[in-house]
Amino acid sequence: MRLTRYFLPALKEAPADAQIISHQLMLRAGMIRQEAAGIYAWLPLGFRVLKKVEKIVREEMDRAGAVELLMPTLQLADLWRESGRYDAYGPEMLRIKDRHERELLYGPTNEEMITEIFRAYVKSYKDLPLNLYHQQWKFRDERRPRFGVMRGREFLMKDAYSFDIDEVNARKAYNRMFVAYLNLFARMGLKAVPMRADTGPIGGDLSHEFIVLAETGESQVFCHSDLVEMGAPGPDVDWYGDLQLHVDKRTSLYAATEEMHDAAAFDALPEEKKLSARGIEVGHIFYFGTKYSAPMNAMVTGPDGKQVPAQMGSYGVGVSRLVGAIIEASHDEKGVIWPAAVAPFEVAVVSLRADDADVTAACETAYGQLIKAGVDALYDDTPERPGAKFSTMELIGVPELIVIGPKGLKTGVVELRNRKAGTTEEMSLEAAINRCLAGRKA
RNA sequence: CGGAGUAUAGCUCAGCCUGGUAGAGCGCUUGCUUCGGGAGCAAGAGGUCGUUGGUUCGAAUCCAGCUACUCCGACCA
Repeated sequence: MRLTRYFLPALKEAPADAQIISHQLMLRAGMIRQEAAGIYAWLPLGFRVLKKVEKIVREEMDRAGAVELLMPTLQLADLWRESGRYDAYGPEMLRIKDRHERELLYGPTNEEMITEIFRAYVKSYKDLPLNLYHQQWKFRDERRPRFGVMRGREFLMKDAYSFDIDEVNARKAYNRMFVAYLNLFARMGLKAVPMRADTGPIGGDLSHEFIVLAETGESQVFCHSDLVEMGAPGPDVDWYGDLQLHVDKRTSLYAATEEMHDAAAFDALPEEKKLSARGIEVGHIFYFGTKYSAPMNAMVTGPDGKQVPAQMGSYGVGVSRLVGAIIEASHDEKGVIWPAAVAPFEVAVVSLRADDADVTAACETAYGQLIKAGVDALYDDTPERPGAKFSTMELIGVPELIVIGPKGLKTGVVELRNRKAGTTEEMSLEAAINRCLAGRKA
């Protein structure tokens, strides 16, 4: 993308409304624009990041055996009356009437609808296990939206729903999502720690929140510090075999949010392993058995010929929230430091003198080769001054810069700058291009 | 939903207390000079001061209603 043809309304000053760093940086970098309280337009740069997060979520869900579909944003109130939640949900639910006075709602979640779809088609245990998911905009009329996309009213969420014949298999489905989440957040450069969450009326141990540690986190969390650096199992696990060890490895160490905190258990940890910090919830997985399948009559026939309500779980990821969470976890005083996997652009070619023919020729070479290789490259071909360009590139957090100016070209070198490391290296144009291409595969 | 605020140029804000017909910086346009860390000079464009009503000879300024937004708290992917 040539910057002269792009739409990047970056701001020098942060609008006064923004309180936390991710909100400020998203506004300053021209990623989002607030259209109403808790409702944002995603400008081109922000949209690129959102799409990359969405893509990683999709790839990891697919890998774990979930199947993508797309359910509508609007739902019929009658569907929610089947589960009893139409009256139970309260004013957070946005209720709408169409021209025929039919009651609709803008979906805050999709348990009812997915159960309705499931029951319409699936009748036998032979069709299980099944995990259906989508990534769709939700609306919850929060009393007090804040923190930009971290706590918006309209938000993009990945929600998956598992269906199994019994609890044993439901636990396996839960474990698949547990492991998929570890991989998914790790790919985005996040250290997300699974923590015991409230299981509500079902009870048991099958609900976890995935928490990213960040100073500006919304809630206080407590955990064994080993969990933070434990890493992810990776894609090569035996998805339909035994994942329990991966889950046990993490759930055996203490980790809880404030609501679930057990001070005595935490105090029992070795002093140097006690970690008390702020956290951002980026995912939540939940087993809820027959809470929806029973009242909504989503029955499957087992091998014994008996009909039982499906055992269900749901698995959410705050996709739009993740964009903010990643920034909270990765920034400095100059701007965002994107992990490469979610960076809006992987490399930027920065022309220091747009009116210099040699500089332009070198830039075109670099940009052309990067684009040809499928790299998301940005070419700053504007006539701005170098200082302004560097500031903008640092603000929007491009991981690698190839800086090309007349002085360097005279001695046959360009600069390769790494945003995260803060390093600048001089090398030939070809070497810089190759480094960017090579760094990608790693 | 309780409490507290804010609303003036694209952004950050001043002006309001003590009414007299709107300003600064940044950004934007044009020109010249600049050009390796958010340049300098010059000339410009841009605002029915959130909205409705009231007081007044006169309202950005005082009063009331409404709307939107923000902050603190309680609640949430």
